[in-house]
Amino acid sequence: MINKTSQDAITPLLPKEFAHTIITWQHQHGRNTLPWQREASPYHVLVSELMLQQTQVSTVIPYFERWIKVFPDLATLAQASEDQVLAQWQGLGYYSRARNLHKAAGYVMTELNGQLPATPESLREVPGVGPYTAGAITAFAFDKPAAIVDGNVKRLFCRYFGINGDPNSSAINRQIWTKAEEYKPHSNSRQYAQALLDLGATICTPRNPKCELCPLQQSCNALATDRVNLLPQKRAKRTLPTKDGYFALDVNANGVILVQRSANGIWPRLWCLPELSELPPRAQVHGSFKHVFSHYRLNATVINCTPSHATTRIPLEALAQYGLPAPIRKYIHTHVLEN
DNA sequence: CATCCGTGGTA
DNA sequence: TTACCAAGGAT
Repeated sequence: MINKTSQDAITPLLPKEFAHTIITWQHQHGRNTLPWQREASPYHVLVSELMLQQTQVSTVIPYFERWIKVFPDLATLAQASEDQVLAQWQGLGYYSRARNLHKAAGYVMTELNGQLPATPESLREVPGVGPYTAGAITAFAFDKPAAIVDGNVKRLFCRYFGINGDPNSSAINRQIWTKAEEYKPHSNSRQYAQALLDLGATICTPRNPKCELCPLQQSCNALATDRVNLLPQKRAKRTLPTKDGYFALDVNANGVILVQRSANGIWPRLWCLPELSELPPRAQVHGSFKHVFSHYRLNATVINCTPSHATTRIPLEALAQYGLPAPIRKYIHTHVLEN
């Protein structure tokens, strides 16, 4: 007789049992009314998956709804301008995703006759589609078997199989992908993939996981060995460096001067207040703001001045049509428009 | 393989 | 306030 409290007694379910268990759970407790599930077309799935990279569902939903209205299909997106694309993406972050999605539309239209491929290998050729997204599109758009490993699956599998070690290391990462391949079912691929993500997002959460509600609680290694809070292994925390930034503000009745940033660095190709390399002497400070990126903090000072290479003055009413970085847009709204 | 790339929510 | 982190990918 199996003693579930003994550390070496826990055996994971076989793949077929595992899939059946979480698919049954998903049917009752999973998320089944997300906007990109209404019509799980390849295009809708592509858009949603690119938007969802490192971004929470609740944040993506309004962006997805607007995006589909403005760019209802691949052909429309492929014909849009980069500025139109960035204007729709503004505020969502990780802006290379927007340009990748734009490139993807052009690639599929010109190279693939407008049809997204249905295998992870072919999908990997699409700009912005990596190992996770290739599997996700295969499962969600085509309901075909594919391994998916994202943050949810890493956490779920590390706990369920009791995997020690840094999940970001190549060795552990390979181990998790191998499990994902081994456990993917031959049918119900879409619902299985959704079940994995739903379990990770709503039950097997990073903090305060709801193990008492988990359909896998009887065979979870971490739960049986009281290591739910120890797995997956946390990565070493890093303190973010702080950088100073100086931005030029030149606003009058005709609008505000903005420049389009380069394709490299932060906020690529977005429209921004001209950035100064240093604080000019006798600068007239208009205001300041702080902003936190994923890899550094920005202490920004806004200077009243006319930039030497002034380019484009944009009417304030037209700002919505340009892609602006979130903190720049906020600053203009709170410190310029309200005066 | 490590770093770069946003933003907002939450404890 | 601080720190963590989310349907990762490109280089």
